[in-house]
Amino acid sequence: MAGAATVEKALDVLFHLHEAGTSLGLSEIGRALDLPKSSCHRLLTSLVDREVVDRDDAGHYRPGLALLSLGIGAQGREPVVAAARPILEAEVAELGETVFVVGLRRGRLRVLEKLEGTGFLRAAPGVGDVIPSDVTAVGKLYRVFGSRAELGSESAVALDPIEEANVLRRGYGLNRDAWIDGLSVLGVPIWQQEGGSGRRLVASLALAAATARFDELGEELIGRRLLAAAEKIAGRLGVADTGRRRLGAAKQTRKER
Amino acid sequence: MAGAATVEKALDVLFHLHEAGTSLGLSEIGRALDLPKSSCHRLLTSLVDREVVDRDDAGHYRPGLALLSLGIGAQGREPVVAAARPILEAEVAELGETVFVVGLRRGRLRVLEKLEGTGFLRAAPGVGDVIPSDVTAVGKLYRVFGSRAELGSESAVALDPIEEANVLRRGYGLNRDAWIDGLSVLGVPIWQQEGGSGRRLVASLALAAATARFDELGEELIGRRLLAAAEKIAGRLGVADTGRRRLGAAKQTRKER
DNA sequence: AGATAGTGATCTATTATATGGAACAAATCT
DNA sequence: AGATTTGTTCCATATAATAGATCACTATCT
Repeated sequence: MAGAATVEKALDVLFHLHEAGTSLGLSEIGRALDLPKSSCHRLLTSLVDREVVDRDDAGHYRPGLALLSLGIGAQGREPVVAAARPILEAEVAELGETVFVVGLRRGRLRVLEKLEGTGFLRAAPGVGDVIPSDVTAVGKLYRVFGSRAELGSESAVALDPIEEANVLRRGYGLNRDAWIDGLSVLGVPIWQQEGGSGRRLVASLALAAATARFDELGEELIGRRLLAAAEKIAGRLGVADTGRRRLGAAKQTRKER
Repeated sequence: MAGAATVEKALDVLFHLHEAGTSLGLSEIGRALDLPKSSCHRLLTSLVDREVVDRDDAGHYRPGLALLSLGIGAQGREPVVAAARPILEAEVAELGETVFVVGLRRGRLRVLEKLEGTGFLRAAPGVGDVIPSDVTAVGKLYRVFGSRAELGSESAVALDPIEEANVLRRGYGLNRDAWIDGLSVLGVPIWQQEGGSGRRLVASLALAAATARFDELGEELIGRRLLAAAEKIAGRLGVADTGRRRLGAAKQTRKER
């Protein structure tokens, strides 16, 4: 709406390259995005110039390595990631399976950090990826514990009451073969203490393992360990400075009239 | 020159946020980059919309997590990284110090992958970062083994002949306290076999350690292990398909007239 | 408290900039 | 060898970015 059209086209190109997986030619990109070759070329020269897009020997385009610096930088600014990292290392060393941290950003669940297990079968989302909020363990968690309406349109369909009761009773979300067949995930909330007596769901800690291996460890053990780990992370996070202004709310009211 | 000015301004904003370290306000950014607030705001809305930039509760801007997906994706497309990863793991497990892979991109040396050691003192560049090509171990390596003129302006000053002879004799580049005081780095070349009898320097494998710890391990041991590791990586890389067209060269001639 | 200076967001006429079709040379396919 | 397809450059036209002013709001300073 009030954005810069040219910038959005450039981002279209960039994300298209990302989603393509392989490197693409100029005409190929233009055809896919309905952009004239000349426009496409102009956008790409700027992107290549900053190494946001890379051009290989054959003249094909693909996402560039400057994005890696930027991405790692963005991740490093997440306080939860810094607090969680050593705890994740300890859990992987102990349980040998993949653990990861998921946060809510713009109504979508994003993987903030991941440490792969040592097991033979490794299955988990990539760092920075968005995961669905309906069938996943952390999705359920956010629906029960998260502040309502923070989750976008996907939370429209209410969570099964029985499932909700389970989450509340156990204190963790569970997902067996629902997201990816053969994969089980258990997710626990990471709470940040706030100034007064309040607390806020800042992220979620989860463990993913092949269902067979998951049962071998046992739901009870995994749940207990993760809850303890989340507690440790919360401790390292400290208390949030509740004194900050909530500019976001004010903006919303302006927009709606 | 032939680029899209608006896109370049947007990238200016993005990189400025990256370099700032902290999250910045709208006016702050505009002042730093000499952009009117309104222009800045328009660029940022597009960037925020795609989660390339994130806006915190206070309304301040910082690099967003979508960059992490893009960056990890870009890294995953580097064949050297995939080939090197398990070898890096083995070396870190054995030596306990930080090892990393550096590649040449657009005349600059970029860290393609890194695995931190278990030692108490860890010092190394971040993944995706650019490292200087004059004083570093891998810089020397590229000056000696790399195809001339691939390294940009920085290679203008010739490498010390004695140093060059050392690199050629030993087969690796060395840097003791020259880049960062107290840090020693040893870097070896990773060669990719090409169709005929040729070989190409595709990347460099390096180990970084506090100088004291470096001497404890011994230059001779480190050099021997790394050269062997690079050999293994080269083996996993396979032979390059030399049959590809070199469009880049053709473009150059066109530009120069 | 009241005044002041700062913030981010929104609107507008003006201008500068992106646009996209055509023409080009090279390279690839048939 | 001819026919397509590729990336690149050019240029008149129309569109989209610009930058200044204004508004609503919130901290900060007497």
